[in-house]
Amino acid sequence: MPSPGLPPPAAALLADVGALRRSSRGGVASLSASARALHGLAVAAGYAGDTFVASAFTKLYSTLSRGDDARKVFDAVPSPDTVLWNTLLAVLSRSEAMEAFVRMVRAGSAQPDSTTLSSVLPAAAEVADVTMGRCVHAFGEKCGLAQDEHVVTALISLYAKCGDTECARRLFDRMVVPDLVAYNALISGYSVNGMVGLSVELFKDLVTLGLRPTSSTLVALIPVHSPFGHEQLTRCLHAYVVKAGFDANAPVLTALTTLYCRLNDMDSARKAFDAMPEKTMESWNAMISGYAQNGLTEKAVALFQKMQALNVPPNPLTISSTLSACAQLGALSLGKWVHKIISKENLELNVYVITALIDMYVKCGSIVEARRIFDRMDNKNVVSWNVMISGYGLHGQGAEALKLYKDMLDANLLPTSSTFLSVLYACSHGGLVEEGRTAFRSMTSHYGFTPGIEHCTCMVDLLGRAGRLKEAYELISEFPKSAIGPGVWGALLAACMVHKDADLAKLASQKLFELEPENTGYYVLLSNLYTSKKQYSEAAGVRQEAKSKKLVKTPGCTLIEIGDKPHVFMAGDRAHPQSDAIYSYLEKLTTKMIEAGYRPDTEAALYDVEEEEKEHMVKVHSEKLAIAFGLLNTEPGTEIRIIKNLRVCLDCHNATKIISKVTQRLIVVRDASRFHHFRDGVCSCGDYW
DNA sequence: GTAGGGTTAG
Repeated sequence: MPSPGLPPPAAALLADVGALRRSSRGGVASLSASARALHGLAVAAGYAGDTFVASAFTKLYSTLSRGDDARKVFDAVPSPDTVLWNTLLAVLSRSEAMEAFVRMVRAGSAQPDSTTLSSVLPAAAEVADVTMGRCVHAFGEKCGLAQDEHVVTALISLYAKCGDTECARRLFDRMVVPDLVAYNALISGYSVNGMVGLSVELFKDLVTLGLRPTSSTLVALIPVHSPFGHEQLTRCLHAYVVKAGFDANAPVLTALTTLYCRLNDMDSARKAFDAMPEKTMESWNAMISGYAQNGLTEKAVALFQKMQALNVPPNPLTISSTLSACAQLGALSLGKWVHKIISKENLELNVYVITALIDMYVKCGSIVEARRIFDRMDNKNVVSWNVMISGYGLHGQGAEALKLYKDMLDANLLPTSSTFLSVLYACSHGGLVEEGRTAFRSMTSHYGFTPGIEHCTCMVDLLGRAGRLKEAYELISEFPKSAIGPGVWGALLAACMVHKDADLAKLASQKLFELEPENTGYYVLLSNLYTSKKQYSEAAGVRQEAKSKKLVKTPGCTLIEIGDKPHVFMAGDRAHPQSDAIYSYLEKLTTKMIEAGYRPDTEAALYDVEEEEKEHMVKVHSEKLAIAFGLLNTEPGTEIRIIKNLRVCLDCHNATKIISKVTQRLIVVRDASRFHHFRDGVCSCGDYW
């Protein structure tokens, strides 16, 4: 209810805001226009500085996923009161809320109350900042607010989330009569820490006491944070959910959807999702991000399209997840479409969304567009920098990556271990050996990180590519034991293959066959190496061994988009309607290519171990088909973009270089590990991939 | 006009 002292127009305004908010349940972004109009009226009527009106609008904008607008409303109030501060704190996330709390205490004009602490503590809990949490706890003790039921519950949750379940339990046991919410907090605390037995026990206590579990109780019980090893419990819980009549409850089914996604059981996840008659924003987001994180990118995009078709407006989180799917898919036209939706729906461009956009443009081949967005971004965080640095690495622009890394340090940002991975990767793919060594050293000695598997793999790759095989081999012995595995030996083997060192290759393979007997790739590499050294019987032996293990090679395929339509080609594919035209064009093209100096390289055929040799001579790799199709169906001068699921082979790499020359086209190829930009007979990777 | 427990992101 509006406050009694407020003049009638303001009271009416607050009523309108309330009505708008109630109608917006589920986060209806299209309502933000009405919200803005109403807010405009309020400002025009002179209420911009009124704490009651500001509080209502702050909350309204937050409901509409417009954190930026909510903050602006707050900033327009010269002397915010306690309630307005509290509203802001509830809107802000994580570190922002904690910073704002510090500002509030420093400003001293409005006294924090129990509501204030109940808003700040969850923020500290979310980032598991136990130090900050303890400070707030001490502050509460000093002000006599620490006995408040809401505050105690928030503290229970905080300590539990920070891993101190014993402290949480002590607080719980000290409560005179813990209510349902306090139970829920501790149940969730145990669950988050994987102490599923204790959380189930507490749940039983609660039922015995005659408290009625709510959807929040069940959500707390669902072990989304430690799903593995709890498949049995998951089934029991699901059965209980049905029995207790929560089988259409959105929060509960959303949590189950999430849990199944984490268990990689996508069919069950989808069933839980479909069982919700009324889906919330969270339900859609859980399913879409679940698909995206499990690599089911087409399904993620399809679900987003369904959401669009049903006129359910997305929020920033939906967009981030969908963009992540587009990035993995490499589908630029889809990514651009999502980009347009952001403007159409007038969604908040928060740091997640912009970073996801940059990542999408990078992975869909538009490094220039990615950089444009990055430069215009004024709220960059470490992840934004990491994404851009790794983008340059992916596109083989090592020097640019290093320059950006330096800018990042100059901007006083602390690099994370992902930053170093991006830098090392960029050095490796750019042939920057000394720079890579320096970065690796500073990572451990200056920044105190323990190198992970990925970092070590990158270093072996870096030295190995540069032909410093012995150094690479010696470096392995300096790595932490936890990092020495198939990744590191695989990198060494690949380098041995490039530089044709059969002895070291044999050593690396031996390790690999022990570590990963199921992986075909290593057999392929070794066999290929023997062949290139004309050690045919050794090569045959390795291939025989691979065959006897019935190892299956992932079939290669290439995607190309013409207009908005994707076309996928497999090796030797004749399924495409334009197949005849493609093959005859390819024949003509090959003649021209040979005139320009192209020599077909059949060594590449030996990659396909499990196939009959003669088949390879006939088969055409999928990237050649896709390029020919692209050339046939686009105007001269248009650039061609293709995406291959495996790494591009040597022959196709050579062929593409020549094609870019004889046709005068820019050809951008995304393979399994990086981008190649072919222009006028030269590839951006410098034949160094 | 505000708050404690739960699900979603780069």
